[in-house]
Amino acid sequence: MATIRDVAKQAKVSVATVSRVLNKKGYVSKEAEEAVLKAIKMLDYRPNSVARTLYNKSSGMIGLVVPDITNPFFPELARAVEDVALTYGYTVVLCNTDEMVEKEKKYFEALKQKYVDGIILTTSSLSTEDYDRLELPIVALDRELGDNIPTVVSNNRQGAREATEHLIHRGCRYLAHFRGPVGVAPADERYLGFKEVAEQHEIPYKVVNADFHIDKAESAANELLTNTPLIDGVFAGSDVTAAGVMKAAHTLNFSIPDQLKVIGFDGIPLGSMLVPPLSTIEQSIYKMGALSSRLLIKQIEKKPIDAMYYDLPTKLVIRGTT
Amino acid sequence: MATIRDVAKQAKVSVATVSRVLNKKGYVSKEAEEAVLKAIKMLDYRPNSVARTLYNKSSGMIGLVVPDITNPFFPELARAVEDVALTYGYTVVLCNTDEMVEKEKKYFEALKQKYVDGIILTTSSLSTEDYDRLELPIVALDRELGDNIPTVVSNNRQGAREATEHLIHRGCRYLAHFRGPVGVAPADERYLGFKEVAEQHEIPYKVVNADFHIDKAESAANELLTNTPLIDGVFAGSDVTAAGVMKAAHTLNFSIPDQLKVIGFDGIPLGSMLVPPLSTIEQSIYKMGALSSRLLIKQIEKKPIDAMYYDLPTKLVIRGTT
DNA sequence: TTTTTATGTGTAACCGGTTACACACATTGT
DNA sequence: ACAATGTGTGTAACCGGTTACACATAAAAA
Repeated sequence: MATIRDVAKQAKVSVATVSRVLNKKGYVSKEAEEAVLKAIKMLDYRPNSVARTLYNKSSGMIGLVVPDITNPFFPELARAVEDVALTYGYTVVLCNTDEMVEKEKKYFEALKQKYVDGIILTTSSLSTEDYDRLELPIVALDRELGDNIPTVVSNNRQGAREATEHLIHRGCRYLAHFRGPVGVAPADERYLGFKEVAEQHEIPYKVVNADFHIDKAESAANELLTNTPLIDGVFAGSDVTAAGVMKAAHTLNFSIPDQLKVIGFDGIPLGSMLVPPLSTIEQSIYKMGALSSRLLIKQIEKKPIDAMYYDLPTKLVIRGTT
Repeated sequence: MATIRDVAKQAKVSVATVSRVLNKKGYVSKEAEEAVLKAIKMLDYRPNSVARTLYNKSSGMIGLVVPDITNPFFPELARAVEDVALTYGYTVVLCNTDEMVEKEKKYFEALKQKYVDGIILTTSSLSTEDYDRLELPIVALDRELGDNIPTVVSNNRQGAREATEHLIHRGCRYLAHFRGPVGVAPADERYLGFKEVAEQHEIPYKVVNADFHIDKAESAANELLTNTPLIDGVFAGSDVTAAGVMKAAHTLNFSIPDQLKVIGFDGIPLGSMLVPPLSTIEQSIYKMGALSSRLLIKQIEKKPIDAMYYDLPTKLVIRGTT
């Protein structure tokens, strides 16, 4: 691998001149530039980005921290982040934390030492100060980490309201909500939106915890639907949860949507693959990821960002289950 | 951020001694070691991994190149790769290529310049020489890149045979195969396995291309099932493809499994969420990813590897669609 | 006693870039 | 004619580690 010194020698100029040509910075004469370009081509020279990183303290990498890429909500997010990163010349380091404090800390350590330029976070096991102490550009995606950290979320509360309204409009008179993990903001918001609307319409309801997990949702639904067969409408906290509910309904011989209506949340591809296809509150997942990535890069490049808080609208998608 | 020179000064030793303590290499007296350790703690010093990388030409990163993380086969693979990488102290750079030569080349360039220690490839748009020319440890995962590159695949041919046998045992007398993209080895292998068994049993069959894509599968199935309603068994090239076929069957009012039996391939979580749950040929996806990661790291660390070709068995999982 | 060998430490070069600074020369302004 | 400014280039320090090599001392071997 040729170095900048090889190029300088070959072009009969100094390394400074080569560097100036490479970075289009400072004065370089036409002749010198041509000689350098020729030498570069001749030696098939490519600047070593590690050496650059060392001096510039900037690696052109961004960290993407997710709880678990296996959760079908995250691949699309990751894809969006990566697509945008690529067009701006950044690469993405993937970190699965399983929401474990230890792993998250370990990754932060590693990322910082590698001079990553910024981090997109979809987890929040650490405290706000921990994030501040990192002294790195950060974007909070699908989580809220504090006022001084740019944030991209869906309007979970409003989406949940729409879902619940929809069930009621469709004639449901006894609702259930299979909520996500307590303490995880989007799950809490969806719960609150559901509660608001149900109470406003004076509709009786049950709430059970399903942790956004299909098996948990299925067993919880089995139990709930057996004990409370009057339930005729379910707002699942996520599409995966909804799939679990539908499985249970199927084994209990509840017909969907006649006897039981189900609506999910997320809008992941899974929903449209189910039979009947799942009605859901669609989040603009790709858009969230792309926006976060752009926000992070703007921060990194010290460009102004328009807002600190992006609250993307959700969309009611009516399919077969309602 | 403290540097090694700060530590040296604080501990009243030379940088060489500090480095020796850090790397547990060479002779260091008890007293010196203690002084260094104390200084490190005092200054909260962490060695800069970029500087290390520059000298050692090794970054502790591995590249994971996938066509599209959004394809439900890959998240689990990525997760496995990352889990193993983490335990060995490596980080993973995620690269989506969409099977596009240009992107793949661009990434290789970038990865090499960042001194990644190796690459796991699940794509193969480039030629064998291109990979050789990289001069980097490589593992081929779910693809075959050449004899001198360690390879981890499922036994696709055998799995396809089992799937087809299973359909026939279940009484199917007119089969269809919705194959994946031509030229992609796993898809070709599955097709060949299917063909072998169908012909051996003298069962008539149709083959259509579905590119592992749900919408393509659905429209192809719509057409095929309308024109050839005698078909009573479908071997889909992937679970996603199977989901498409099932959707089409549903709209055409083919009852599954009575009128039409369907079996997929992959064993992704989606399968068990469908109604009826999808019979499939399960690959050990996580195991494949973990094994690849371990193989790559062994190569990187110049440890011997047991075999160049790992052919993992598949497993017939009988669920509701057959 | 003298020579080896093991132990311990520091200096400075090196990895491969970037850039501050010094310097030379050509224009332009007054 | 002389200063001020613009253009072009090279040397060497710097980013923050690692390590070859030189050197010193102590213990073991001859």
